Amino acid sequence: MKRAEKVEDTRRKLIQAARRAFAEKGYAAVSMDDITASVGLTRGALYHTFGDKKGLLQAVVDQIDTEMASHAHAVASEAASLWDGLIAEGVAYVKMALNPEVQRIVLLDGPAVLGDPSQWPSQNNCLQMTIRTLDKLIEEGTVNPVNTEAAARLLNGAALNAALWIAASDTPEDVVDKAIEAFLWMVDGLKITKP
Amino acid sequence: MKRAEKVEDTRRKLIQAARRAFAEKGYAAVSMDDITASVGLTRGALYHTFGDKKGLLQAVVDQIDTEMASHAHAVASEAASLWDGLIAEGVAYVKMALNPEVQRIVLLDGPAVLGDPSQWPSQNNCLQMTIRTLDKLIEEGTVNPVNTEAAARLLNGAALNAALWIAASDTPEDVVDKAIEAFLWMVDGLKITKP
DNA sequence: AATAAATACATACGTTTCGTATGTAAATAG
DNA sequence: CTATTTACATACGAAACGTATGTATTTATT
Repeated sequence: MKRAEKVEDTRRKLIQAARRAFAEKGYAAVSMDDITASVGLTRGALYHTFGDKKGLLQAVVDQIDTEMASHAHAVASEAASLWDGLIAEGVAYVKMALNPEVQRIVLLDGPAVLGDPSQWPSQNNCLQMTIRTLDKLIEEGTVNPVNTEAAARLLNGAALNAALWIAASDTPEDVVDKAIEAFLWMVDGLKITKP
Repeated sequence: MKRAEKVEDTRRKLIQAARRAFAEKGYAAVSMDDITASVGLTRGALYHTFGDKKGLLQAVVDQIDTEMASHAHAVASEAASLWDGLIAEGVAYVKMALNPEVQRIVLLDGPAVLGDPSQWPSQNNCLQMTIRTLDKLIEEGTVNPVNTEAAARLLNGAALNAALWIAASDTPEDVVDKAIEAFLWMVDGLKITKP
């Protein structure tokens, strides 16, 4: 195994172990020793690769968040129209909150430890995508001429809060449907002509 | 000073000091020694009164949450109609979320440390009030028969994200207007469609 | 090819901070 | 007036974080 591969391997193993541990116990309750020991390393490797504990969480969050953005993009691009894509994206985002990893790491510990999620690289991509979609929808006359950045941020916020609600619920499956229904009504408010 | 008064005084001082420290540095970065020392006490008082560090955060969160509910109630009750009250409440919520104390303590550290916000003793009286308002609006035929808890959570989420956006902005005043306009459009989606 | 330098970790250490266990003075109860 | 409870302070032990240092293995240089 070449050096670069070995380094990448170490990185992968640590992120994977951390991802599991953070999801299960929460960021604060996990020690670096536990993580490194579980993959046959020591804290030396961790501090060398990620700088500090926050750096490790950042790496884990980036990975999950990128997966989420990728999935949302895939879902949106399969939709029949721009409008359907916007909705599908929001719905997909809400549904992803059913994943315990997403709940604990991205929605709870992430914001508390790393700060405002809208400043995260992948979240920004998601927001930019929503903004561009809204711009096009206004151009084609589907949506009212509202400030698109504002609307995009509110939509993302609504979806995020729905996700948090689901994450905290005892019966996530039931809650998802209610959240999606309400989300659809609110998105509908942006539309020019109501059905 | 009587005994009961002195106890209450200790409690007040500790909560106040913790509130300031948590808001400024974040829950994890604040030590119990700092808090107690700043008001001339030791950790003994803290553990005796609040049990542990989480208990102290819980007390602080309860206090802030109660204040928020009180303020939101006052604002909503001044509105001319239920519908206007709902909107005024949303706007008030945005403004309250501009408060760094609210952002850091109630919205970030609170959920991460104390878990499911909907199971907090006081959680979100604000939310409960929004739910009741929506129930009444559906009853009077102003709003579509949507699940009110879902709608309330999405509205609050949208308002919160708007607040975070505004707080991070260089020109908050400009951004407020855009955010409120987009918020109004989205709330409008809940309204009964008129043929 | 030999040596210098950088890399990728491991190991050891000091510091901080939490929670608990114990001590104590003052207030209240009996 | 004594006994007990309360409301703290003090002392102690245990994690866990970050840093400083050590070391073997690559990579670069001449």
